[in-house]
Formats: sequence, structure tokens, C-alpha cells
Amino acid sequence: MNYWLMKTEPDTFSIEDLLNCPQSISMWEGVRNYQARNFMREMKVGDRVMIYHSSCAVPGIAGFAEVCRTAYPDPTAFDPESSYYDPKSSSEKPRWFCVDVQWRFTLDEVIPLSTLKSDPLLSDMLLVKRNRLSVMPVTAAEWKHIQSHYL
DNA sequence: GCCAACGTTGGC
DNA sequence: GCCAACGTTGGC
Repeated sequence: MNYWLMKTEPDTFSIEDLLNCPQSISMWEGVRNYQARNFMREMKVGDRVMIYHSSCAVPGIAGFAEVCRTAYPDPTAFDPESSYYDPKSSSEKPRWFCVDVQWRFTLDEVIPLSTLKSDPLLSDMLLVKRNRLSVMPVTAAEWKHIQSHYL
């Protein structure tokens, strides 16, 4: 099993919105970064995901989800009406992919980025080191440390 | 293939 | 709203 972190802007789509989806499952559409896309294509059903709230009052980990469908072409890239539309992506040659994730758990309080940043054991975490990546792997050690210290 | 210009992310 | 850190684009 692998561990991941996925960012979302709660004003657009929060972990509560994920909970409220049918079966608490949502397509994770709109990722338009190659590195993030490549990580999504590595995801397996059952992989664990931290849901991270960005661009908000207290950015941080808001809860947990699970991959429930492996990567498939992102339909919003084909939709001219979508803000995620990309004319360079076609169903014959899709450029962007998404996975489905299912809600698992919402934290009572967000684990703030500032807390994670100040933890020496998390100083190598990609979230801390790489500012602008919306989908990224989390190591098993980081995952366990966060589970045992901040939940 | 280099790199300047431009666009985006996202913390603060 | 500012701006640093990147990623992307496109001329050459």
C-alpha cells in the first residue's frame, strides 16, 4: 500500500464536500501538472490519501481518503465548458488523468502546515520542501509519524 | 536545447 | 493582495 497527499481548495471542494458526494466518492479532476499526474497514475486501489486544504485561513491536513479507482482520462479536459478544459487533450490522446477517491475520515481540527513545518521529523516531507505540487507521495515513516502524533 | 517571458500556486 | 517559487511556452 502507498501513501499520498492531495491538495484541494476547501472553498472549491473541501473534505466535507467529498463526504457528501454519493457514496462519499469523487473523481479527483482538474490536476494540470505533469508531475502530479504521473503520481496519480501510480496510485493503486486501496492506497491511502491525506486530504490537504490549501489557499485558506489555516492550510493543513483536513482528513483522509482512499483511492477507489485507478487513473483514467480526465473528462473535464475534453469539456469546453469546464474551467479545466485543455484543447490539447483528446480522448484519442488524453493528456490529463484523474483517479476516484473515497472519503474515510475528517479530522476534528486541521493539522496546520505550520505544525508540520516545525516538526523536525517531517523536515524532508515533500509538502514542506516542494511548495507547488498538488499530488505527492508521503513516505510510510511520515504517514505513521503523523498518525501517531497528531490524530 | 537554451532561456526569457509569462502564468500559476499557494503561503503569508 | 503580494510575491517567491516553480512550471510552461515559444522564439531563436
